[in-house]
Amino acid sequence: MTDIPKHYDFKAAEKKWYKFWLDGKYFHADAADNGKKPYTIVIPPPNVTDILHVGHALNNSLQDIMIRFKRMDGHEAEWLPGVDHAGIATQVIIEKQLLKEKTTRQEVGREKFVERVWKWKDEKFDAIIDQLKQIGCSCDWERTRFTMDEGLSNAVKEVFIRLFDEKLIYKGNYITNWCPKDLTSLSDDEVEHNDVDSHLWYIKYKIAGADNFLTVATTRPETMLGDTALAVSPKDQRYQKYVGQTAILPLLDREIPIIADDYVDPEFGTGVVKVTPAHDPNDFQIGLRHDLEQINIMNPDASLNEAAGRFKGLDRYEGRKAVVKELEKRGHLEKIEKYKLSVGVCYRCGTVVEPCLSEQWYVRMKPLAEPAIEAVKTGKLRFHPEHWEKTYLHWLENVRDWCISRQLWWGHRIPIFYCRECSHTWVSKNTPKSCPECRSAEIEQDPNVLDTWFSSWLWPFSTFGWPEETPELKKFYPTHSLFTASEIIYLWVARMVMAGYKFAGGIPFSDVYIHGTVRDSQGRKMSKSLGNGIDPRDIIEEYGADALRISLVLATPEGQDPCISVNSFEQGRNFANKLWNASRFVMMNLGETVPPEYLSSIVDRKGLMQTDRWILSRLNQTTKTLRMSLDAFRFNAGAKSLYDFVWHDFCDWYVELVKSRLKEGGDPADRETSRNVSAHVLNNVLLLLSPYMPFVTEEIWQSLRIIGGASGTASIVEAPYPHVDESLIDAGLESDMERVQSVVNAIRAVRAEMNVPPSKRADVHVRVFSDDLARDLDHNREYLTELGRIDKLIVGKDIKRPNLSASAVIRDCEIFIPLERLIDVDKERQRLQRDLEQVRSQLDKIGRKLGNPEFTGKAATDVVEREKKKKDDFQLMADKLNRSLEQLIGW
RNA sequence: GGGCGAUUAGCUCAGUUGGUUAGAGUGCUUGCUUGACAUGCAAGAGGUCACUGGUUCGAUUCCAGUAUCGCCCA
Repeated sequence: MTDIPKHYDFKAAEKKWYKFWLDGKYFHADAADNGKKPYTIVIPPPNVTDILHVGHALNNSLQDIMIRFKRMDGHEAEWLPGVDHAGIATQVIIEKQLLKEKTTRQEVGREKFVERVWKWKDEKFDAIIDQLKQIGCSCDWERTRFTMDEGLSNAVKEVFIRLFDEKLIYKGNYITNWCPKDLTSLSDDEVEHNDVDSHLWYIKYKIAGADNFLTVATTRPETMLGDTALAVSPKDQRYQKYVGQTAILPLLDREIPIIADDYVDPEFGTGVVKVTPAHDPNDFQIGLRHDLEQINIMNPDASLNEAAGRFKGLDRYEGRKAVVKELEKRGHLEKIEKYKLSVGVCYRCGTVVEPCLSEQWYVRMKPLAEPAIEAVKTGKLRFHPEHWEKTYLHWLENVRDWCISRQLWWGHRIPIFYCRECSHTWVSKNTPKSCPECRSAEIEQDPNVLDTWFSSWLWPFSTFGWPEETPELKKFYPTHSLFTASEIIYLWVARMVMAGYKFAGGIPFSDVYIHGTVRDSQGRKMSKSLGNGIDPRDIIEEYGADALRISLVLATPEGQDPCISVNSFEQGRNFANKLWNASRFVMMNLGETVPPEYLSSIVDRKGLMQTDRWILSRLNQTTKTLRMSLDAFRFNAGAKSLYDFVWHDFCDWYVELVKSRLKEGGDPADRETSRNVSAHVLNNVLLLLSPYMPFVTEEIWQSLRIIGGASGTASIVEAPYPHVDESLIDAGLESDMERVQSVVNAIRAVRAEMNVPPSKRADVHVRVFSDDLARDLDHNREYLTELGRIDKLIVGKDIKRPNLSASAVIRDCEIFIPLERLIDVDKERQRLQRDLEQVRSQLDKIGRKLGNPEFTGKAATDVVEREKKKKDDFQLMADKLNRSLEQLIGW
């Protein structure tokens, strides 16, 4: 057994056990009814745009913890993996590649372009799957899906057709967010808003047939070329006389009406606004109300078109300069003010979005939103942390129609067909040969594709074969929990809930866990442009997958953003190594084989020592905390309780305490007991920890399993998760043990401060104030002797202070360490005085409290009693410290 | 402009029904080849719990306001 290496070799273990798990098909869930309750998670499919970053590592670690826990806890656990085609983002990447090759997608052609994107997809898809495996994810790989799979594409078409038939999908000519770089429309949710420093231009419009002007303030002077009205507030007394008149549009000399509309804010600028219905969503609405002309002045790439007259051909920003210059020249520019405004940019390429008029497909959202709102209000759908439901509800209650068409080539093509002969428009799942109305073969499919989210919102059921009624769908839908980040609550989560109700007969999941965004050590978001990202592959290479997982979870506070640096992962690596070495110790002492029941149960409860009962109590308390934490999605709290138990209870104390009992020549029965208990605790620790750190726990567990006769399940992956044995939890015992620990701590502190070298054993005299402490210390005599480096330990109620000894007073006892010539009287005095001051300040505080009749009268009696007891304890400590100080004078 | 969240040790954070001598990890200082582990052990320094009020016998904890920072929406 001494051949167990001192350091855990994570590289070998990870490779070995992942293969073992795959070979054993441990991650594949059975769709047939096998009596086990299902527990399902569908992965938020990562974008095929790129390999996974550390945020994905966190997201997937959390899912894996949950699914492994449920699997061990007796569920048929299904974690369905997959990848998203990410329409715009992926197309942008390939277009950038083409640009480098000095060509464009238009030149290459649709078919070749799409082929090329598929090639990219294949490469990244494999890399992503491989990364998930490296992280240790226990996904059901046989059910891996891609959003553009045949099955999922079929679901997309089915949904489009159903919505179209129900008139929930319509085509309309509206103001849409247009990205002039990607040449596509964007949904409102794909536009990000940035504050920028800009200007307000004040432009004078001459009143027709008069000599005076109206001045409007605008943030976009170039759009004046498309103005078709001026508007004022109907409540604004200043301008009522102009309503009904017309103004002359500068530069173009077009006559435009002056109208009154409630939208206008009299406080903004001059109170007069220009109206450009084809280039602003609000102006568009005003235009509809007043039946205004819509003049589109831009080409799709945001250059000015013929409607811009002599400015034709200029880019929108060059156009702005030219327009402003011309206005100034002609005396139409009153002034320019500095102004902060928020501009919309494309979430994929960062280009300023141009709102402009175009014909697009929309989904009516209001009817779909109702059940999704109800789901949260009735508690069928829960968010963790809870407060995210506010964000979710706010969006759904103000939901707007969803623009689903994109002018892209990468994605699901809209299943709409047009007849060139008779203009018939129809929807079809298959590609038709001729028009169903006029039989003409002159037909074409809508060239556009659907928004990526139009496939992702079906993910929880399309992945299981919907619309077919498959056994998988029957068993695994609805799923149970969804793990994601807050920024896609609208884009994805809310829409999945809508789709679930609309198409799959109900809610897609009952719990949504929202985790934070991984940031760097300075709190900045990780991004490529900043170069502050952490590649999970580097971490796995240097620290191991378990270290990556546990470190991330330990660093992720509930409901907040974790801040991570590369050395955050040392904590996890060190913890894995600590566990490794504790196991090494236990196994070295177990011998070649032990009875199997050694691991799973305590064979002889009667033979248990106090320390045994203590560690078993702590173990069960930890199990309880952990189970509660996992049930409540409190992964961080669960990890911490385990970490503390393993390191501080088990390693720092129990392992140290048990050493003397394991030595040759002691009581053989007690030796058996201590071996039994340490093996049992270790086995349970491995099981409890396995969801968090699957590799190292499997590695150790397998060795332990062999020692225990190789019975039970073949892998820790499906070993039963430990249950709490309430009968072993004993709070009184735990506090007794804490008292013994505090005696050891006090002895160590005195020794350290008096510079007694660890190699030198010293006598220790303990004057106890109570019989039960005397009893506990006596029971633990051997351990105290070891842990405190004690030569002779004397415990009693009437111990006298030995001459020339250092001392310390803690609650319930007084400790003396005779040091003869070693003692430094000044140092000792300083120490005692410092302790005394601390005790006195506590005493003051409690004294004031108890002296207050309001407190003693109103506070609960047990609180008052506790304070009184505390006061007595501190008083006793103060007296002892004073005595010690007095005695010092004689030295 | 509206909403949500944060502010506790140098740094990152715990602290879930108001009463703890306010904790952990990391960093720092000191001492240790302690029979599992130096990826370790032991001891120590370090905090007016952002600020101002309120409720209360008692507030890091509850309430209101202020400041700073972050996120989302318009």
